[in-house]
Amino acid sequence: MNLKAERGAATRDRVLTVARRLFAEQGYEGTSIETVLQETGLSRGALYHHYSGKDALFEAVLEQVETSVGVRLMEAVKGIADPAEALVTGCLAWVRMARDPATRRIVLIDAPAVLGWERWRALEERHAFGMLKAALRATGRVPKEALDVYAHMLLAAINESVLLVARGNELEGAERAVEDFLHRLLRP
Amino acid sequence: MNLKAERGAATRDRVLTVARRLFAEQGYEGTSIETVLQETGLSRGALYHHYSGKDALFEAVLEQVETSVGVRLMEAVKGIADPAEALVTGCLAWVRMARDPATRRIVLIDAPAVLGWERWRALEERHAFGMLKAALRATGRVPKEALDVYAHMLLAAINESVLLVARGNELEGAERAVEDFLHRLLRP
DNA sequence: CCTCCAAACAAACCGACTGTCGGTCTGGAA
DNA sequence: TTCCAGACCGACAGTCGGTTTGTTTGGAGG
Repeated sequence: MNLKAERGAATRDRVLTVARRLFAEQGYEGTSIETVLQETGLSRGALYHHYSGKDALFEAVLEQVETSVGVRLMEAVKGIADPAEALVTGCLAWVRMARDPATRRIVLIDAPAVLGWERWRALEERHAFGMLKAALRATGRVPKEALDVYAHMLLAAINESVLLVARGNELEGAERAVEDFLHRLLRP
Repeated sequence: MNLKAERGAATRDRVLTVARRLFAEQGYEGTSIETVLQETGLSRGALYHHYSGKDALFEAVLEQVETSVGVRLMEAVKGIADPAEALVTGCLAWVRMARDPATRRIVLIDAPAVLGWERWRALEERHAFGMLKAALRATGRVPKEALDVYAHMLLAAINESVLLVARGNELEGAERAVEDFLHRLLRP
């Protein structure tokens, strides 16, 4: 049962790669399953055998993107002892990562609308948001009953600055603003 | 040319009311033009005569909601002299307003995905975001070159807290968090 | 080696949906 | 009275997401 499993995995991977590109370029609504089929050379039945629907396919793509972001984020902060510094470094790393239009469009724009806020948050909790919350807790600068709200607001603010950068504003300005924003919030 | 113009305006209004309810209840994707036609009793041709497409209809609905929010926001802060206090009061008013699920779904969840970030921002600039930026400028607590980024991040953070409240967390906690968040940011 | 099941894929098909197009009706200007 | 533009109609084309039915094939069990 090896050849078959591998073939299946390879197919899923092919679909994921194509779908990721299309979702990034044209958004969720703008990409049709039809196009995914054309570009992968797959049949309808094959695709629906692996993914139960368009939204499930999107979720799989999102999961892949978030995982990749998480890995790179861990690399960026590893070795930093001071929690506050790690938090700032991590946030700035995310800002730089999200210059990739694919990440922006999929993670920040379409995900909440496609999955609904609940499912979106549940997924985020397992990835970037979970890491942010842990980092914020480690700084000890925020009362623990407000930790959740703070983490949410902070991530939202940072994500917004990412989208702002994408609009054309220069990256450095936004980076400085994010840093300043964080410092203001984390002052004792 | 009065009766005709009035009839047209009345029709647009009827469509807008129905569409607003449907978009709020089922989201953009979950709402079909078909249903709008059924519930308004209008014909396809008539609707497409007034609105060029589904997204244009959504934009019109969004415009209406934002305008209504803007008006109520102005009322909430009128008579408050201190800029910082007006800012806080306005933000809290918005938090309370956005308890309405229709507002949340349309303005915060679907709008960016449907219109795209650019068109969404342009529209927001003419409404709540414009007001927030002006209020923030008036406080004089933020260097003017960082004003735009700050305003964006701030609004995003507040909007996020609104969605958090909607998830079930009690309102008062979020209100306190927003207030605290603002005070931390606006400290000299 | 043969049998047989389940995973992988194919293709016809379905209902629902969006947007278009030619055409009708009518208020009101000329 | 004529005539046009705006309001409205409804059939239709094309697309899309998803289902169903059928075919191939790897590999586990006898």
